[in-house]
Amino acid sequence: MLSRERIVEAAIELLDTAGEGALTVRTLTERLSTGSGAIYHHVGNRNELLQAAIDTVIADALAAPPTEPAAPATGPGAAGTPEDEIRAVALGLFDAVTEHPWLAAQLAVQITRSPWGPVTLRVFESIGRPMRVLGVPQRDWFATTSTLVHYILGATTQNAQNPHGAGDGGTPGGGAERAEFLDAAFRAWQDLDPDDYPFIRAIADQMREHDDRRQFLTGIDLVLKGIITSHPPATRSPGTQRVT
Amino acid sequence: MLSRERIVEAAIELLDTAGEGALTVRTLTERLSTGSGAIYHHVGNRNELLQAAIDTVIADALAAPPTEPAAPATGPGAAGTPEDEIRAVALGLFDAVTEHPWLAAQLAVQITRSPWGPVTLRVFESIGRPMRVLGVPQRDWFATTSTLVHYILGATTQNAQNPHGAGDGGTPGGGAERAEFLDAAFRAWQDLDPDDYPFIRAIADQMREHDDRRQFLTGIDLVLKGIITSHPPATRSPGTQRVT
DNA sequence: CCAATATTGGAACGCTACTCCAAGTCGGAG
DNA sequence: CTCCGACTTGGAGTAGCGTTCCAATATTGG
Repeated sequence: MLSRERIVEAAIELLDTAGEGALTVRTLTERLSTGSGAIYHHVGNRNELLQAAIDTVIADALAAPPTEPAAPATGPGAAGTPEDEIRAVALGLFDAVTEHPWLAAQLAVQITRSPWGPVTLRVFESIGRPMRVLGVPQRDWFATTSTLVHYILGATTQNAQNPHGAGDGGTPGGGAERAEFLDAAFRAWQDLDPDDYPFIRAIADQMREHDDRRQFLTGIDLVLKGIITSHPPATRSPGTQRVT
Repeated sequence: MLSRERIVEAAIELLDTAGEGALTVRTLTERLSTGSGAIYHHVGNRNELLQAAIDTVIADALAAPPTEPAAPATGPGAAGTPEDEIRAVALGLFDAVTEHPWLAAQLAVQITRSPWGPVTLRVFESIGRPMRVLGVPQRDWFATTSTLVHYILGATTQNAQNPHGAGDGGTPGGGAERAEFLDAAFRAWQDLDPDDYPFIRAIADQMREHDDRRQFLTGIDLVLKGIITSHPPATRSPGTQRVT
């Protein structure tokens, strides 16, 4: 028996194993040993299928603990400080994109197509919830959450394709590929025109000891710092408080 | 005489007037009154053409003043404080995406495909240059600039498709479409399940008086605040200064 | 048991990016 | 001026894509 769920599941599997361009109706019919008509009876559209796949993966990522934890939390997303919870949600998304590389591009496209679709809504809610207990006045909830979400989505979609170091404590052999990638980037940056790209050349060496995941967390902390500094917990909505 | 430049130019025009899906080889041959072979002789690839179009638009946006200014600057990008210069670059990108709506999706896709392609490089350089005079120690240039760039690209790609208020002082009629869009979003948010989306519902009313461009600037200032707070200008690289 | 409905598989359609090639154009050498 | 090699052009052709349509088959309710 075919069902929408089974089709979406097969689509995710296909995307994970064979990459972005492998999700065609024909390969799906072969994988599920059926015809195109059957698939279109349940799904209606290739884009709809993609959106369903994205939504499924994102929902899973937001529901599960960020990294399979050695520390058993007292409940789903029950971290201590609101900052920790925000970091957890962000890392959940980051790791989801790392695990499903196709997600980066598809996520980006879907977001531009419908910026307030289910995906953005979910992320917004997950980030905004801890924002309420950060001491930010309600009037600024939208602005601060929006900034954080924009950063998170921008960073995750951009960091996806890079080879990462072996994250799950696996063989350090993956680090070699990673080092190769970083070295290639480093050399390319050094060969740039010094007049056009002085800054890039000045920081090219920092490229080599660069860890995407750590950088991602550093960025989160930077934005959080800005939010907290602009809205200190003691502040009780003092008239017109400018961010600058 | 056909040339790569002419083809890229025609492609941009086509994308601007007819949208994302209108850029086909066929429409290009008709527009340029030639054959497909001629085009492929100069461009080689549809993706290459798209990348060239993106790079052209981005380069123009970064070279020109952010908004056609009433205040003649003393030179290209010669704003006062480094913060102002960063804001100017960011606004230039934002306005470019607003002017070329197709840019949002294509930019996002290209960035995920090659995260350190010419586009990211250009933006990185333009943002990083003023970063050097912000008082951030060189060791943290990469991290801070990276955060800012991620936010900027994330925010611009996400804000693009929304109808904006008439930006160029045109008829306020565009504002009606905008208000309609905001009202629709507001109503959709209010109909959400209060148990699943309490935060979204709590800030739904802020959606109505929301200005994408102002929000974008607020986000920039928030990130800048975090950067400056974490790296106060007086600080002279005091040992191991953590961002947290 | 049968009729109405839901589901299935696959043939067919229009569209796409891209390849290939014969014809045309151009520019410098003799 | 002529001729030849290289560059350029336009279009026919190919393979693959998403999607539609429909006859055949299962499933369900009366």
